[in-house]
Amino acid sequence: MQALIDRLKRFGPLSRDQITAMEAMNPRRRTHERGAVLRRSDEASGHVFCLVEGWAIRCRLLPDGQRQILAILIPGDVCDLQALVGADQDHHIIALTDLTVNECPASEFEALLVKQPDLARLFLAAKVEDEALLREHVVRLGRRKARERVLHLLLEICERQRLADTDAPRRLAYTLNRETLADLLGLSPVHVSRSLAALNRAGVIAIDRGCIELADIDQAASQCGYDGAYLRPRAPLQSPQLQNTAQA
Amino acid sequence: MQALIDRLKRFGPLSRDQITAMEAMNPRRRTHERGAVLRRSDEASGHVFCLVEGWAIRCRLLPDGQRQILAILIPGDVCDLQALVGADQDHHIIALTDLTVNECPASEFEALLVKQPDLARLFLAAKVEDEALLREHVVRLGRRKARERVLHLLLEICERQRLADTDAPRRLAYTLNRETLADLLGLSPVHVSRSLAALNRAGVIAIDRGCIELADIDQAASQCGYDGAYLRPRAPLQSPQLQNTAQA
DNA sequence: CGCAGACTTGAAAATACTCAATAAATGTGG
DNA sequence: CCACATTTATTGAGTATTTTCAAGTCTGCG
Repeated sequence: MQALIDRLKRFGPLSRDQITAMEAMNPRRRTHERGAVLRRSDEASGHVFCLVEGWAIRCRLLPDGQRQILAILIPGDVCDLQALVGADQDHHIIALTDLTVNECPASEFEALLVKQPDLARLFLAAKVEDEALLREHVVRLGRRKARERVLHLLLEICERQRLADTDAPRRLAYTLNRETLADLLGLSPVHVSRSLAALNRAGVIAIDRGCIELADIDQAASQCGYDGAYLRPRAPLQSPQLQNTAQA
Repeated sequence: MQALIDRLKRFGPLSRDQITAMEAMNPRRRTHERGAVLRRSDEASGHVFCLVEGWAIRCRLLPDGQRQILAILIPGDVCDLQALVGADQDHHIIALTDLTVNECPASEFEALLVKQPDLARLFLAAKVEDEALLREHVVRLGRRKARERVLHLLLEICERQRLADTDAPRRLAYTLNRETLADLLGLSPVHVSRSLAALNRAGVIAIDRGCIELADIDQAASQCGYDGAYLRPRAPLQSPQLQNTAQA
């Protein structure tokens, strides 16, 4: 649960009671193998889970066999909060690597929200952040060309990793192979490969045995118009304060 | 406020108290001219508003002058719920037509949430729906080609209109000109024009003096793989029920 | 009518895709 | 440790899609 607490803390202060209530929850630690389907789009998701180790993706599979990846989930990410709201999933969640997650029945989360209603505002904030990531994804797909898309995505992932873990490397190991990148970026694997090769020749990234490293972050950011502001919420929530004033 | 109440009702039952509390709010009716900027990305949004009449867009402007439209806002849509959470906007909101909105200071909304904490769950549900729309937008941009994108978007808008207003026409008037469609779909206006012309020739849509009408919805849906399930949340919230059982 | 703005059409260029062949890395069994 | 199979990545050539630029056309309107 610590990961979830840390995530919510980014959006505003947590009261002692709230933390206690969350720690009282009893998540089950589970592991999944690479490629495992954590959630099928056609099944109601009875659980909320949080990534502890490894990466996963949200993706949509089209009838013609194409795949579009909607988001990457990295350690610290919380998933399936929509279960709180009874909404169905319209997409799959699949392990990109071997995976460790903490899993909680949605009912336990609902009970938590009843006891600590103010937490809903923090969950809302988490959703708002997810939305910002999605919006950026839309812009990337709609208005950038291949090489920019690749760079922009690499920078985003890099920054997300460092937000969750300050000394994360700037290296993106085999987790993201060409096909995964292609399905993220709306390109073909071949064209991803070519774009990466071009960026490599230009010295913006360094490729070593398929492993990608951002060589020059500033240059990379300027070449693709990357601005990570959308990852850094500036105005944190002030829920406890409000509670005192407005309740009176 | 009725529009907001109607919107939230789609996600679950509202108690009498909740409705009363919302009706007690005192929104200000405002009008904006076509092209007006309702919200700049660099300003904190101190208001939550709800569209009464007319259309608007959320959009991002890129440094090189390109524009990507992130969402269309139609009557009944509620906007800037993120203000509740203190998050900054990373995009603009612009009136596509002359516009009438109901506007409320965010502080009044926050007070509402303090008095009726369970409402936060419904707002969360509204956000979840917004996210579903964004996800669909990602798939459209990433894995469909021009003609499919156009059709898919037209179908989505058509269905959204009918969800908010049962006898809305299947006609998309001048509101969506070629440039707007292009910025929505990540295409050039010229190519949108060509795609529309092709769909027109194929008899899927009917164009009359720039005004687009869906001629055959079923055929259109099958041609672009449209499935509007993501617009129809199947499992409504059960918050009042929970309140009784879990609180004990 | 004549103008302004938006739409359409054509031709050339850029971008990205497919297919197929090669190369590199990984894994397996001897 | 090496041969071999398997998977993944790269490269080349041809094709498809989309963009750009530029010249027309239509529409609404004073």
